[in-house]
Formats: sequence, structure tokens, C-alpha cells
Amino acid sequence: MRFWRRPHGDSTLGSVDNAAVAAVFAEMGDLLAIVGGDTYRSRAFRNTARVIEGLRAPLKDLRMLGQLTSVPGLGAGSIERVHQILQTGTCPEHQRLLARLPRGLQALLQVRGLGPRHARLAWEHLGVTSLEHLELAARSGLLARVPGIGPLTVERVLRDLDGRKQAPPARLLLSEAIVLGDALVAWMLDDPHTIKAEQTGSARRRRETVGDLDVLVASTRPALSSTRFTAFPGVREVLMAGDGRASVILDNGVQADLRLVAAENWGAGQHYFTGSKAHNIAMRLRANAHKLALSEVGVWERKLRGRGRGEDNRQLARRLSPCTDEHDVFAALGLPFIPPELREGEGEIEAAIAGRLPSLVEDQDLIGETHLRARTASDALQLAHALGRRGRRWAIWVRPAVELVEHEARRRFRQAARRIGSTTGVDILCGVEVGIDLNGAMVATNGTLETLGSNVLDDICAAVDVVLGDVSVPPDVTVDRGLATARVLSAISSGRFHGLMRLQGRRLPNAPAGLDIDMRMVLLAAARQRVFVEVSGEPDRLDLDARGCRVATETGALLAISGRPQDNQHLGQGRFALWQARRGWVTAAATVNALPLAQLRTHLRLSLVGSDVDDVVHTGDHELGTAVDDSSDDSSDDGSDDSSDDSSDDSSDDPLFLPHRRQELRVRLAAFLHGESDPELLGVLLKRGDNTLLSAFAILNGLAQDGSDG
DNA sequence: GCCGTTTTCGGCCCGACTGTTTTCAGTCG
Ligand SMILES: Nc1nc2c(ncn2[C@H]2C[C@H](O)[C@@H](COP(=O)(O)OP(=O)(O)OP(=O)(O)O)O2)c(=O)[nH]1
Ligand SMILES: [Mg+2]
Ligand SMILES: [Mg+2]
Repeated sequence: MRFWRRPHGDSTLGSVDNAAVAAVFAEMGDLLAIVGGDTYRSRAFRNTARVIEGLRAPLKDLRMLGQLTSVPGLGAGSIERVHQILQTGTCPEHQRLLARLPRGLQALLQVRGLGPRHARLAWEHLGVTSLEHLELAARSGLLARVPGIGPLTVERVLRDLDGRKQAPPARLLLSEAIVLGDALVAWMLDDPHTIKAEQTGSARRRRETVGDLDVLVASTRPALSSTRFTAFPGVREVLMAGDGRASVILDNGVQADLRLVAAENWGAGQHYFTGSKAHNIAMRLRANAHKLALSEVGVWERKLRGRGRGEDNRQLARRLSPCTDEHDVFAALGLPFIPPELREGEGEIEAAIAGRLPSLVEDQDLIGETHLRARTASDALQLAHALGRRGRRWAIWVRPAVELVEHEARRRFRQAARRIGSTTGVDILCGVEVGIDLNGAMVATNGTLETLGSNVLDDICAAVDVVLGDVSVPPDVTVDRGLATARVLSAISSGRFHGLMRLQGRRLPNAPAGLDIDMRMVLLAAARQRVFVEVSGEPDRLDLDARGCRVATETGALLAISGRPQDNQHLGQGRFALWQARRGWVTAAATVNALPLAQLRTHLRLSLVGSDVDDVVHTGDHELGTAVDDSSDDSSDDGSDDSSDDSSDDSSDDPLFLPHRRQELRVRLAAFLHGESDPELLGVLLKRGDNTLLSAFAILNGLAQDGSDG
């Protein structure tokens, strides 16, 4: 389609993203575990990998802004290595380990039941360096003769290797995991010894994808419950089964774990099995700091500082609380209840200690549904009835622009909305979904290759209450971070959109990252322009994701928690959007859905404020074009002529633009774009026009072509 | 390697199951 043509050439500058840096730390952690020695050092590296994966900004940005030192879990050593890895993709420690051990050894750890010790033994005795080698060694009988590895271990290894040939390990959608978990829970409840049963693990934390099914059962007869579990009709293989826990593989290749607790330890069991692992460890550390010990059987007094292997807390001390209710776990540690969605080990315990836990948005806060996707008026009517029963008082019915080309179609749309509102008591606002081209301008999304004229678009926008911009681009169009950010900033400041959807354009479970974009910058701009951003409940999208939601809460951007039901069958998916928002620390006040209709209407007017639209769009396009062209041009320039383009700007003679202050300017622009106040810089930017964010962005992109990363 | 309203040194989560171990190490959730 014409409007997907890129305004500039491809820039394929390879860059080291957070995931790549985290992967190096994870590899170092794994290799250190195989080498043996200090296990804490290995664990520290793995923890650093986890911390980096959870960051909400690129390491590059954090480095430039000097914020790496304030990341908990990153010490001086890791920061040094982050610098090195960002520049070269590796670091001396990494190289030392690779010189000592073959790289393929890390892959052996993927095999279930085979850990660092066995990997090392297989390598030392048999020279095994890959999964293929491992399989040969196992089948030939050599592996079973390695001291410390026996025939049963080998059999298990082969079963796992066979299993991953049939179905490579994959994560489930949350929606799928809940369906499967419900079946398992029902199976366990249909047993006389089951007192309680519940799905826990990442599904209870509402992670967007789920690795396995974790079921907690309180039982009067644990051994019998364990047998019941392994007799579930979908079980292909029993990995282990005791009277405390059991693990199986189901026919679809998914693992299911059972944990059994006494009824009086239900709350402690819930807390343990809900995780996350990082949250559990952090909670247990806090317990220890208070001379307590926390586990899935309650909270205990702790007499000794350290604890030898095999020593049991219960023999060492007195139990304070069995934690029958999950609240007891937190109460025993002097903490308020932390909702499962927040338990990722990403600052929730610190927030709880400080009394700064957010009061998360709840279903009952949502008095409006921000995206109804009915294709017919009768579907919309049914939906409105159902939404009314769920306590919604208004809804936005969104239709694609192509369906509203004719004046008559728009009239019928509005008429149907009014009629549905008066019959159901749920007020219906009319919305249109439009596309956004690579310059950030509005276009019609149209599957039939016709582009709508701008006058038609204007007519459509004028006829509806809400204009929703679809940020996503076709899969075959590549958009780099700079362009992705620029076009969305431009769209936001155009004043033509009330809201944006599919900001990341991601698909679960295989493309969870979606488009690379400067989320903080975009959401800050959205907050200022009062453009809302949708969190979609479509189970394979959940776009904006939880991480983005948390950035939204930090920047003050308003979110629309959108179920996007097409008909009553899809009504339930709204909860997925709500859950992701909750995972992003979102409060009711940060959602469109909590606004009474009158306030919503006021808000909608505000997003178009300053809507001398032409003016804004023109400025935006101009700045953007410069920025984009600069950043994509051959960046091997020696820099001798790079500033000539900017010399016509009024502000370029400001002292800030002197060559020796380049790095300072870069840092200050980046900080400004991420929400820090800088009155002097603001003054300079204002000389260039009203849209200071776009100006700052354009200048920063111009500086970026110097090639250095700072 | 990271960290600090009891520590700047000396800790670092804790328990269940399995196999090869003759008393417990390895692996996992
Ligand atoms: N204390 C402690 N708890 C753990 C550890 N590993 C796992 N758990 C707890 C917390 C986890 O959420 C829970 C279930 O383990 P899983 O391996 O299934 O992880 P989880 O469900 O969180 O993620 P997943 O989607 O399955 O990858 O068990 C651990 O090393 N220590
Ligand atoms: Mg799990
Ligand atoms: Mg599990």
C-alpha cells in the first residue's frame, strides 16, 4: 500500500538491546554454575540477567542518563560489564568463560533433570558439548557409566529429548492456561480428600504467557491426592510423585505441577506457589532480616543466623503462624497484602514497606467499556445489555473507517447508537478506527487497497465522538525505533486522535516484544496531549503490555482498558486487559474507563485542544522529516557538514549548541524527553515552536548521527 | 557479585523428590 512506503532508506545498524545484554549475563551465570566454585556468584549473574530483562528503559538510555547506579541489583561490577557488552557484545569475564568451556554446554541445562553438575560430568568424561552429543552419549550407554550419572537419569534425559522433538517447549497464552488449569482444578475438586484446589503460579499472577500449570491442593490425605493428580486423564508421563508434590507431562506436552499442603497452611502454600521465584526469595530475605523464616508451611522464629544444608527450620524454632490465610504471610512480616499481579520481584516489597503500594484498578471501577467491536447493530445491542448487567454505564462502539465512508452509513451508525443507549441505559459513543502512516498522518485502514481522501476522513472524524488511531504496521514493513517513535509522536501532536491502539503491534506468544519504540517518550507525549492508549483484552495481543502500563502510570498517560468484544461470546476477555493493567501498577484514576460520561466528553475535547490541526501537523511533519532523514543517512560522515541543516533554526545559536556541549545537550534532551524538567532547555526549545517534545526529539536524532553512543 | 534501621564483612530462600550415595548431592518448583 502506498502509505506504507518508508520516507527514508533502511538503517540496519545492529544494536545491542537489553535482551542481548541479559542473555550474556545469563550465559555467564550458567557457565559459572557448570564450572562450579562460588554458587553465589553464579546466582548473582543470573539475577542480574533477570533485573535487566525487567528494565523499563534501554540500558543505553540509562547509561546516558547516568541512572544505571540506581538500578537495584546492578552493582559496580555489572555496570562495568554492561558498558563493555553494549559496546562489544561481550566482556572479559564472558570471554574467559568461553575460553574455558565450550559454548554448547549451556544448552544442556535445558534438559529437564540435568543440571550444571551433570553437564560438567558429561563434558569432562565424554566430551559432550551439545544436545546432539548428549543424545548420542545417552543412547550408546556411555552416559550411564559416568560416575555420578546412572541409568535412570539417562532414561529421563532421553525421554525429555524425545519430548522436545515432538513439541518444542512453548509458553501458553494466559487464556489457554486458565482453561487447562480449570480442568485440572475441577478434577482435583472432584475427590473426597480435596479440601481446596486452585491454580497458582504465573497464571494467578496473570502473566501474559504461562509456562506450566501449577495447582495447589489442600488435602486431608496427601498421598491419595497425589495419586489422584497423576491419574488425571490428560497425563502422558509422571515425572515424580510424592505426598508433598507431584509433576506430570500432559498429552499436549504441557507440564503440570501439584503442591499439597495441610488446610491450615493454605495461605502459606498459596503464597509460595504463586511466586514469583524472585518475589519469594525477596520475601524470605525480609523474613530472615527479622529473625523469622518463611516457607510454604508458615512463618517461624529463627534462632540461628545461618542454616546448614538439611537443617530444618521447624526443628530449630517455634512456629509463629501457620498462615491459613494468605494475608497472614504478609502480616507476619509487617506488610500489607501484595496483590498477585505485582509479585514479580520488581519493587513491590519495597513499595509495600514504604506504604506506597498502588490501589490497583478493579472491575468495579470500570464504569465504561472503551472498545466495543460489534459488526452489527444487533450484536451491539446484545453487548450493551450484557455490559449494563456488569455495571458499565457507557461504551464506545468502534467501527473501521471504511464502513463509514457514506454519509448515510454514518447517520445510521449514530442513530443505532442512540437507540441502543436509550433501550439499554448504557450510553453508546460512536468511534472510528483509522490507520497511521509512517509520517504519523491519519490514513484509512482498508483491506481493499483503496485509500480514503482526506476530506472523507475529515467528514468521518467529525461525525463520531472518538477517533482511535491504529499504530500497528503490516508485518512486512520494518520500522526502526527512531521512526516508530517519531511517527507516533507526530500522530499524538497532530491533535487528530483521541486514542491510540496497538502501540506495540505485538502477537503472543511468539512476538511478545512487538515493535521497538521509546515507550516512555511516547507515553509522556500522550499524557501531555491527553491522548489515551488502549490496553487490548484480545488474548493473543494484550497490547499495551504490562510493562508499558507501568510506564504509563509513571508518565501519567491515561489508559483505556478495552475488552474489544465482537459479540457476547467475547465479553469475558475484558478481564485480560484489566489484569495486564493491574500488573502495570495501574490505579482507577489512570483509566478512561473510570470516568463518568460527562468527564469523558470533556477529556475527549482536550485531546484535540490546540487543534489548529493543520498547523501542528505541518510543523510535526517538517521536524520529523529532518530527524528521520538525518538518522538514516550514511552515518559514517565525519561530522564536518552535519550541522548545516539546522543552521537556519532560530535557536541554533544558543550556547547550548556549541560543539563542546554536544554530549551535555544530548543527555539533557534525553532527560527532557523522559519527563525531567529543564527550564533552560525548555526556553531554547520554545524558540523553535510550540511542540517542544517534537523539537527535542528532532535535535536529539540529529545529534545521534555523530555515531558515538556517548 | 550484591548488599546493609542490627552488618562495609559475611551473609546470600527453602523444602520435596530422586538416584546412587553408604549418608547425601543434585535438581527442581
Ligand atoms: N521459594 C522458591 N519458590 C520457587 C522457586 N522456584 C519456583 N518457586 C515457586 C514460585 C513460582 O511462581 C512457583 C511455580 O514455579 P514455576 O516454575 O511454575 O514458575 P512460574 O509459574 O512463576 O512461571 P512459569 O510461567 O511457569 O514459567 O513456585 C524457588 O527457587 N524458590
Ligand atoms: Mg508455572
Ligand atoms: Mg511449575
